[in-house]
Amino acid sequence: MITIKEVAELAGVSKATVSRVLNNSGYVSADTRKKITDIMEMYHYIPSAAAVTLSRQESSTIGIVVPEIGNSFYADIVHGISQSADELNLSLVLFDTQNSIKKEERVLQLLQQQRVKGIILGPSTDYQETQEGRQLFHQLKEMHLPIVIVDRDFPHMPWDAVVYENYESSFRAAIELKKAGNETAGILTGNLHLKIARDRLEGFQDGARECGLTVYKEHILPGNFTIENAYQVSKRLLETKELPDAIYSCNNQMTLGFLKAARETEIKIGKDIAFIGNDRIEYADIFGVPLSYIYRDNFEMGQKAMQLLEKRMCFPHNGQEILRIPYALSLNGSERKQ
Amino acid sequence: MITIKEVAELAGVSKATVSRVLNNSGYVSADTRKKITDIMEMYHYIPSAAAVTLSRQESSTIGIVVPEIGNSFYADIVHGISQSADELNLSLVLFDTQNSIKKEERVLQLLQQQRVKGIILGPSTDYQETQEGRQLFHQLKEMHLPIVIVDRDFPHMPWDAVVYENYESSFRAAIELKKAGNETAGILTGNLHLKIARDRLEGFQDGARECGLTVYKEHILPGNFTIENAYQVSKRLLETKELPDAIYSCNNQMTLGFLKAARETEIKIGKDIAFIGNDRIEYADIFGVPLSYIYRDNFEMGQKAMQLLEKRMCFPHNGQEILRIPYALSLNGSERKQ
DNA sequence: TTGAAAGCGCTAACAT
DNA sequence: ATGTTAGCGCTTTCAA
Repeated sequence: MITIKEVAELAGVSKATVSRVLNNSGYVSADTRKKITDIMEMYHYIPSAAAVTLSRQESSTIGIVVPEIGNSFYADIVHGISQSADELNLSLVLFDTQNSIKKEERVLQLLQQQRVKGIILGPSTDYQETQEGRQLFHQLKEMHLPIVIVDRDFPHMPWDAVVYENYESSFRAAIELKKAGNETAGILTGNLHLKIARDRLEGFQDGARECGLTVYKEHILPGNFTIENAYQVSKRLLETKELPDAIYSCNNQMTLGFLKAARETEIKIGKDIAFIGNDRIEYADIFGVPLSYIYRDNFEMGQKAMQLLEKRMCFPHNGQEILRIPYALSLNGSERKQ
Repeated sequence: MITIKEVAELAGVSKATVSRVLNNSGYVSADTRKKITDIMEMYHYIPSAAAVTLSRQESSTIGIVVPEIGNSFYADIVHGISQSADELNLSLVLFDTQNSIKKEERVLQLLQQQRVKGIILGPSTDYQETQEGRQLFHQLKEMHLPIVIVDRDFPHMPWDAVVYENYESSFRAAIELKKAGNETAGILTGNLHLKIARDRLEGFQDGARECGLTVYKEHILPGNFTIENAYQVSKRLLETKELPDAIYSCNNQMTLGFLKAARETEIKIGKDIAFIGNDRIEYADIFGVPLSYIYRDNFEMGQKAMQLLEKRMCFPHNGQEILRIPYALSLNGSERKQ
């Protein structure tokens, strides 16, 4: 692999001149420029990013950290990030922490070694909740790097973030359920160690209170954002026959778990029980399940996160910014047919 | 950010010694080692990857290139790659080419700048098929880098690769369909510009020939691996009422398109028409669709790709290796109920 | 408009 | 067991 030095020699100029045409900075005559670019072409010269980084003392890559890239939620976010990063000419270093806070710690270390310009981070947990988490929190704060958090929003979080309107959308879900003629409702909650899950629960409860929808305690089902868990708790509920009129599921995965339980117990959504799900259920119209859902655009979340990070990298000290992505509603089965 | 030089000064030793403890190479007395590690801790010393790369003349990151990370197929592959990379202490630079061969070219350029140790590449197309593709092919060959191709296997491909047993599994699909009592069958093909799609078609046809399953030309549906396309062609077929006894769908996305069409036309799978799908249909048991499918493990594909790359990075000149991931069969609806 | 030279943070060969 | 030194490939200041 040819270096700048050799290009310079071949072109009969100094490294400085070659560097100038590389970055087109400073003055270079048209002649020498041509001579140099010709040589570069001919010998397939490709500058070393490491050398540039070292010399400039800053890189043009940013770090992405997600709990599980195999989860379509994060895959979509990364997709959005990737697209925006491409427009900004930034490279992405990707790490999957496998939902382990230990890995999260290691990974942040690696990111510092890379001297990334900034980080987009999907924490595996709210840092308040555990000892390890609090430790990580401090480690993170001392990195003095632009950081954007996605889909987490815990108390006293000092970083920029992009989150959904969790409270508002869940509030709305309750209202819609009532409006559709339901008197009682249950909720499949997310992991309540996460503020985003608590927000959805509270939003739903407040909405229910507001409009007179009844939510019995035993219909508040403890979930953790996984299919399997939602399946279990839903099944148990559906088998009791002490059903609420309606169910609100806090995310996509859990909706799937609920659907499975519903099918197995032969309870029909939109007939025996009204339903509102969350996130996008891509397959709803394919399989013909009459679903209502609150739509959240993960791709957009990724794009916005990248744009927010870019902004922060340009203006480091401008106050925290928390971006809330609006939700959309698709109503189709929030009322029971008699 | 503190540097090795400063660590050395603070510890009262030379940079070389610090470097030794960093890489624990050579001899360092327990005392000085302790002194140095203490300083490192105290001042949060973190070595610069760029400097190491430059000095060692080799990096410890590898490049991942996929056509669309938002597609769960690739997300799962990247997940597998990520896990294996983690075990091998390699970092990942990720690029999404958005199915554009132009971007693919640019991205490979960037990867060269990064001086990555190797590349795992999911090409957006078979390079034989277009002018741009052939150009890229040559560009790629001149990179003289360990490269592993995933899920592509075009003629005269010189690189290591990991692919599914496309021909064999499709052959088997035909046999099973016949065995289940079907006389005629159709096939939703993938994009026939891709050899993997042609392999599936040929495997299916050969299998059909072998066992006496009839495949009429008009039941060979031109697909392109997308939901929408499969939906269109399936719908057209299902509306003619000149149905084959069975359908074989070449991949996950297309199965979904077919299911949508089947639902809309009220044609029941496993009753009006037998069916075998491909890849994993995660939601089959959730939605209760009686699906048979050929199971392919994308996560494993990713893992294997990473391991293969690692091997090639250690033994650069050992002859090409093409790894074939075996398939599994889940039979459940390959026969029509009368 | 161009060149010389120092420096970015590290490694590694060679001395001691 | 430790230090000296010469790079690695680039950028950037200063001088010409």
